[in-house]
Amino acid sequence: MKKIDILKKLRSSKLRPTKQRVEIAKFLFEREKTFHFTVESLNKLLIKKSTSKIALATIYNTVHAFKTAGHLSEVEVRGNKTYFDTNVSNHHHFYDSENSELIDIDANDIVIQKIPKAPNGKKIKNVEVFINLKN
Amino acid sequence: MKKIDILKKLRSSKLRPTKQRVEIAKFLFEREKTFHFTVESLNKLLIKKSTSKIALATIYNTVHAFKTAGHLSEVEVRGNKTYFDTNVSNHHHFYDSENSELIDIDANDIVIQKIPKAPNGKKIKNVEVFINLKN
DNA sequence: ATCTAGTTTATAATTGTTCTAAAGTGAAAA
DNA sequence: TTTTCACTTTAGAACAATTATAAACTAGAT
Repeated sequence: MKKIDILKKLRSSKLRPTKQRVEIAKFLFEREKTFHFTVESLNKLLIKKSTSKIALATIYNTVHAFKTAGHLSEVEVRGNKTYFDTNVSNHHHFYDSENSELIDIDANDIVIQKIPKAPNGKKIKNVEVFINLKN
Repeated sequence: MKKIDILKKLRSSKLRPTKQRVEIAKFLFEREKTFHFTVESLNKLLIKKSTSKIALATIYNTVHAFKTAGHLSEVEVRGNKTYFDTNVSNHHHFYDSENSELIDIDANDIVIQKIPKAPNGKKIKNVEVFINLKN
């Protein structure tokens, strides 16, 4: 992903490309594989990577703006922390509770044959499959 | 469910049948349908039901003991609160984010045709399907 | 009835997240 | 350019969910 795309992501998230935001965006989106993180883990990684510490509040704000703009998705994980995913396409997850690790599963790798209809006046927004792992 | 079963649930959870625990257990398990709750909602309902307030810490302790003993299951829901379910059989959920309501789906009502194999040395513990609803 | 380990309770501590308000900054206008 | 101002960053406060603490209490064995 090139720098111009980073700026596009920021602009489409209604975020001015400040130093901090560009740094966060590059860290999140300039990678080959999808990236799963919590705000806490992202903060630690950013501290390790660059010398200048970015305020936690800035990370929360930026991550939420990306999420609202559809550049990040939130993953359902048991527990109190919120997990995010740079893969925003429709897909599923393995969850390895041993080391709290999420692994993407391509939407095509799970086929659901039978599904119940939505209750009274509701519609199905999306279906998420979560495969818990053990050793 | 009879009182004897309540005592059994407490005993199998390694909990002495104190007044508070019996009250919580009866509230949770003496019902026809499965019950979904957070500790906060359970606390409010218990306050409404009985005159004597049970300390939050006691509710947390008791709920966790039941969960550890397998009498309650924890449900994955986005967000910061922890949801519990009196249905401990293998099953799935609808989630209506409009009113934060969980609805059980019987395991037989969802059939998965194709599923990926677990990664490197891991095994599949269980599969949870989550169907998000909209209006 | 007495004793003791287990329990309840109010409150403090901790953790994850959001809010606030003051100081700082990008970029449009002059 | 320089000025200007709405948008940003930041540290710290506030908040919410959960867990820990320690003193008072209690179930159940003796």
